[in-house]
Amino acid sequence: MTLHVTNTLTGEKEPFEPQDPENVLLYYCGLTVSDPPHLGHARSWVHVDVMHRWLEQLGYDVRHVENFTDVNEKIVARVGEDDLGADESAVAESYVRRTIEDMRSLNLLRAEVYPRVSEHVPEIVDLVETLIEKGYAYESNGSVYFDVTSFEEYGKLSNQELTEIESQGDPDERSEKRHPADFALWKAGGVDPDAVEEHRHEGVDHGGDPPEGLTWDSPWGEGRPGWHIECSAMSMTHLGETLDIHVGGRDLVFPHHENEIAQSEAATDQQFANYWLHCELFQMDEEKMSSSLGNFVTVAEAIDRWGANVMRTFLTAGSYNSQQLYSDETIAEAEERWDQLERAYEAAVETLDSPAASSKAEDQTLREAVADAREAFRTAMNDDFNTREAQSALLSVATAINRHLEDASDEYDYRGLRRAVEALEELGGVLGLSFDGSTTGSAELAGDVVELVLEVREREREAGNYERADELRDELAALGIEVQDADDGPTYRLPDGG
RNA sequence: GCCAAGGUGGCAGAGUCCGGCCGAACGCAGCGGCCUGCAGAGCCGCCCACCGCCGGUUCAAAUCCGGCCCUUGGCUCCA
Repeated sequence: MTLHVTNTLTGEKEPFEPQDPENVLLYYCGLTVSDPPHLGHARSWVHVDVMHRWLEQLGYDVRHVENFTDVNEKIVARVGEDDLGADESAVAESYVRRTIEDMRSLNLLRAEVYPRVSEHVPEIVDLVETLIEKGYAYESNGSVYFDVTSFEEYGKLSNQELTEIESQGDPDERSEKRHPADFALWKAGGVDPDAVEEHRHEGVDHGGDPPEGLTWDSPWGEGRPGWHIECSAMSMTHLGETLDIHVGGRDLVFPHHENEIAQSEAATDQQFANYWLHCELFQMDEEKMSSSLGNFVTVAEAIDRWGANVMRTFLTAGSYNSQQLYSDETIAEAEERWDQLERAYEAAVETLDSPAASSKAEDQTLREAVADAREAFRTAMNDDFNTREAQSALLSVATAINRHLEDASDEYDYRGLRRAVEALEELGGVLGLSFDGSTTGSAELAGDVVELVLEVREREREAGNYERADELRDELAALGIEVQDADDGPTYRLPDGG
């Protein structure tokens, strides 16, 4: 089976065919850098990353672009907070830096480009001019609006008729518009002080008047780009007029993505994106996770607490396009699955490193299980990136390894185990899981110390002082160090997070 | 109100596009056994699902059609 994806544009699962059989143009609607990224963002990132990795696995060259929106009232609202920066662009850059650090700590592949709105104003102005020239946009009081009635297919992504689309919004702004659903391509003047005020954190003293934000000269006077136009301008600049895949959060379907389609296709007369993929959102106990609600766990906190592998296991525990429950229990389950993978991996590697592994035994059951798992993984990923099924294939490799180690006594199937380990590394790698990254300097030292304690404990055990031995084990457990006794001596695992 | 996506075991979550292999995957929790000084891990086995409700199509439906109920997201900044 070849790769199939669910396309929001058609509402159907379709075979994936890029324009160029060797390249995939992938654009992801990135974030507005006005707050630290939270796990909701991470969920989308990880799924986009897995798509990227799988497409590469299928042999495509992936040209992957993710934007940063660095022009926004919310960013201006942070000016003067802590040490974020003295103006809009400084605040934005400081969040961009943090965001990229978070992405790296989540083991995300780098995008080819991370364009910023502030660096693309000339392209945005050009695009707006084109739209005016072609009769799709009009100027009003120094602002420019897209005329939704001029674009016949408006509403095709979100499946709405124009007559159904209500517009609330600022009444002043509305009076400048011909149709209530018209949206701003260019906004006259500087930042909106009310909007800045609205997004300020409570209890933070910014002192004095709201700071100025960035503005640019344009044919319509001083102003700033509208929200939607940036993605069109940036994706066209870096990837051309027609994208293969455009990914974003489900909450962006309307109006953002709808507007992107309208302005892009009106300007180029070309299809803007062939496949629209939308990541579903976390479902909290009561509410979704959102910056504006403040009920988020930041990516940095999550990594600190659980580590990248557990997080990635958790974030891929559901399909990208179905909602996922966020709770302590669901994270704990993901942690358990990751632990199982890691334990099996380590047990296999340890066996491979031991002299016993030189035996020539063959375990067909093991080998078949690994081959089946690879096939199942491939089928799962090709079926609209079904990461949960893919995890299940991975777990079946772990089970096969454990079974073999259990059954084989000393006659290990060296090549079979080798293949199993490779499968875990390769397939796990597609999900961005990493089996070898946990030995930082401090972890190594910690390991030496733990081994010392275990030696002491072994002597206690040999002397029959089990009470003392159990105490030591419990104390290590309290530090998050898991000790397991076996025939050939104890093994241990340090807590995740490194 | 309108648009969209969902409702599957105690939990979580695949399967629904292309009806039968689904007597429903994987994981967690629970139960029994092996192993073990004990514990954990691991292995083997088991328990728990008439797949939201009602009706229809069919030899056959979790999967198709119709109606209803409920949940979530969007319609306003949002991954």
